[in-house]
Amino acid sequence: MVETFQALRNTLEAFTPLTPTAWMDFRELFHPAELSKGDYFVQEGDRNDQVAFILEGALRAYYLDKNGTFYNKTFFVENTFAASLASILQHIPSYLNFDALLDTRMLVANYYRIEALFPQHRCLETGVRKLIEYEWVIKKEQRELRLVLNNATERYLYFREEYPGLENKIPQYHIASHLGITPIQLSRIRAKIKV
Amino acid sequence: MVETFQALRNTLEAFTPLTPTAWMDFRELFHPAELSKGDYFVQEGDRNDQVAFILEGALRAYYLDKNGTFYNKTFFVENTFAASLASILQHIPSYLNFDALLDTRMLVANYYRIEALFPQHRCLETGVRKLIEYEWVIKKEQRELRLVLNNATERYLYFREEYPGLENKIPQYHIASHLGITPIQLSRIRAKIKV
DNA sequence: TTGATTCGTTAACTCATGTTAATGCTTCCG
DNA sequence: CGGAAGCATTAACATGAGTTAACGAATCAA
Repeated sequence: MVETFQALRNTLEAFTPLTPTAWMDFRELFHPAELSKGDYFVQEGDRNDQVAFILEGALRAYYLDKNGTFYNKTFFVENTFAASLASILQHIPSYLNFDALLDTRMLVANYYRIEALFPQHRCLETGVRKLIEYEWVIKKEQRELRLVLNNATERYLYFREEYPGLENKIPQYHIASHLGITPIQLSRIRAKIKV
Repeated sequence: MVETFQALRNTLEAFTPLTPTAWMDFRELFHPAELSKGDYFVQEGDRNDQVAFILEGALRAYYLDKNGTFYNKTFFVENTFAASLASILQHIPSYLNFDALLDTRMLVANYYRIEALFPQHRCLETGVRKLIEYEWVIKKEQRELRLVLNNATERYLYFREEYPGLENKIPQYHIASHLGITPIQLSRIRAKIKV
């Protein structure tokens, strides 16, 4: 169990070192949870203030439009945090769905209880803020640029770098949706690259 | 001059009402400034902590890649705020350029001086936070969805709703860049729609 | 006024992508 | 075992979009 929490600690401390007491208080907020493939973590319209640190498996955040077409906005893999952050920070229902792409083990905590530790533990606020800025703000900007400036082939190659190994664990159509193309076109791109 | 500041007040109070003293303190931070067409407001690599409220004219924020191609990320028109917000909030140099698309009159203030008023004026913090969440977070999410889910024609039609009148004031190639297509393709789309 | 520049449009061609449909390969379940 | 469902691939066709080049209108400066 110790090494379970170690991954969580390493991920956060990649942004800033934590004092021993900050880490202990932080760690106390998390408890193990599991999702089977297909289970929801957050459903559209929900207020789910949980933050999940993924130990094993993967989640996706997807948007569903009126026609029933879905768009896989983000994948969450091992050693990353999944949360409906826009919903949590703005105190509004989530417009995204989150579900498990694979059987998933994770550590979950309530975001507001984490936030409540900030006054006592400056390092925690710094670490969490930096993590959010990096994972959420900066990555989102970069993604917008890729969507406009890169073609589908380049976006696919980037996907393979961003989520190594994930390609072989989930259906191709989930990847195509993330890239903004049809599964047919992704299949053509893959055929072309293999040559 | 009174009515000059009135537009600023109306824009912020659209998010939350301000107390008279909050408004007075806030207003004191702003001073008039002008840019001629083509002038820079922020250049890549700069740390510019200014927030500009646009009274007349328009700015753009654009990204320049290694090949010299530019991407017009955002247009800022009358009665909106322009700032290199990611840069300001993260205390890092801007990776975007901001320049004037038209001769522009605006009111500018230092963001940190605005932030410094938050402890004394809760309403100000609320208003500014809501404004940022709406203009920056929510709109950005919506833009990502449009880039993936809508084709260029739909994005063009949306552009005309989002920035009414701007189409006739700036070169078409700026619009094409914002839509992620070439000016030639935009011209074809325009020709098709006019039928 | 003249010449140069900038910009929008159009044409012709190529390549990328969507759509529809067929095929084959799994996997799962009865 | 056999059938059904889900999925990736491929083909054929239509549409979207990039590239290059030519043209013409508007603007600007000499």
